[in-house]
Amino acid sequence: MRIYNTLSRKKEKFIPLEPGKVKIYVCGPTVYNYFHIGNARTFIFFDVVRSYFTYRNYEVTYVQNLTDIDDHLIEQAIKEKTSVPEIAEKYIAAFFADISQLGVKKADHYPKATEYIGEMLDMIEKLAEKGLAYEVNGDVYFSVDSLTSYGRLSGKKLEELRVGARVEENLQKRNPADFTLWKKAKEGEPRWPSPWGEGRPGWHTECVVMSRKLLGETIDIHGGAVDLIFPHHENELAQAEGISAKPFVRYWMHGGFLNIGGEKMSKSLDNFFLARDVVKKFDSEVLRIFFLSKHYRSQIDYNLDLIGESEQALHSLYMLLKDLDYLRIMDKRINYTEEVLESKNEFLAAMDDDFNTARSIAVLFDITRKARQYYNQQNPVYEEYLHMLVELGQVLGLFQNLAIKLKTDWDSYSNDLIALLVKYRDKFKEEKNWEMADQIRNDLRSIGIELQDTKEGTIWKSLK
RNA sequence: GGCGACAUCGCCAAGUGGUAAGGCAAGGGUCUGCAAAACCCUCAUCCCCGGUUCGAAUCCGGGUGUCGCCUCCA
Repeated sequence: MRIYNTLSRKKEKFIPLEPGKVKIYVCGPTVYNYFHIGNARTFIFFDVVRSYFTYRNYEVTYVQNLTDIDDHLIEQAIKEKTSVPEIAEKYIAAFFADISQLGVKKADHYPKATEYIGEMLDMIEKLAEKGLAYEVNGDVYFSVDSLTSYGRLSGKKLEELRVGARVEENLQKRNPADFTLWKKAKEGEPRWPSPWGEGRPGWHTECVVMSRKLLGETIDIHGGAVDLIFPHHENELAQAEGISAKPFVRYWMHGGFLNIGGEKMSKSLDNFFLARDVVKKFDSEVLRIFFLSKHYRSQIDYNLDLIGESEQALHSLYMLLKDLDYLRIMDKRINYTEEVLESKNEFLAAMDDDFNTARSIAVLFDITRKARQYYNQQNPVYEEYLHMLVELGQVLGLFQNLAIKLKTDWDSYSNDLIALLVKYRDKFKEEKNWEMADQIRNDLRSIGIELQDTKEGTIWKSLK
């Protein structure tokens, strides 16, 4: 397997720290709001990463954090006239509900920032002891000048950051690029005691602490979208390197944005659609096809017409499974022949190459065509292809709850069908075609449905 | 201003030196009383200019255009 590593800007051979095991940490949501469909793209992609490693027989430990204390939560609590913990609780529940709707499987751990305050303080103290952090008026900052390697993940040079047009003005900081490790509490804000007075942790500390605690000092993959490279991941790396000589992350993976109208979708630009709303309009698997049809590091434009195309594409996959009656052979044990395994190998090759899902989906469609051809030729190899299609599709998170989806739910039609017959009978009655009207009533009775003409119209009862 | 990414059929999108995957749409056909659905078939030389090479969408240089990061943000 090869994975593009943001740190080296190259695809690198994937070698896990421990053979057969993969430790993945993906930055999760700050729970002050519902997440949008752009966030969902990242969650879905890493769901596939995890799923693929599992398929390749790796033992995966997947951690995603929940940031439940920061400025946004405090603001939102004021806006909603409630407390920070209640905001956190509300949007954590919403987060889980939404990822479930998206068909994203749960991570192994969801550490919350507020549960690791003690560990964060320990780390900040260690950084201070090493001269990498300093306190001013109850705030503690990380001193970027103390670390020569600062900027290597994002490819930034400190001098450039200094002259950059948009560096925040803060006279307390020795260097404007210094970032907050501990923030002094203002009146009425949530607070924890610390050696520097009451306050709360800065954002970048939690991920280092929780990652090290749950996965160890060195993890295999740390993920997120590109906007996290700087400053968030750069700052995480700085702290981790300040604390330990061991490498923090072996492979940094960053996904591209979901754009809208050619522009990045973001909460601050107010041009976003909430995932929970989008998933009401489109099946979660349609969204998967839509996202995975393009490489994860590319930008994707959110466009309803394009999602409609994905809907068509997914539909054709399901039509194949229905037409060729996959349900009938679902439980059949299959020994794949060489030819079918070749398709699998193509799929694996695509995924092994930095998770090229666009290519792996193309393999799915190739399989579809072959299955159909063999079926038309009445060659039983089609059964193998069908099984392979489902097996590989499920690695991408497609074909969830297949048995239910493929089964025709006649119950849901019965009311409508009887209503339809009643309507036709009414039409005949209107035309005084009593023969046809009576025949409908008699035929229905013969299959156990009795029509009764009342003042309110025709009702029906089951005789069974 | 600094740094980076991208530009492939009508649309979306793979392909990183050996002669252009796949999806959607479109056209033709099969089926049908007519349709719909489904199925089969067809459909690109890769933004521009120059260079390297036996050979480039793929490498190098120069344009043009789009986007991102440098600020909280997946």
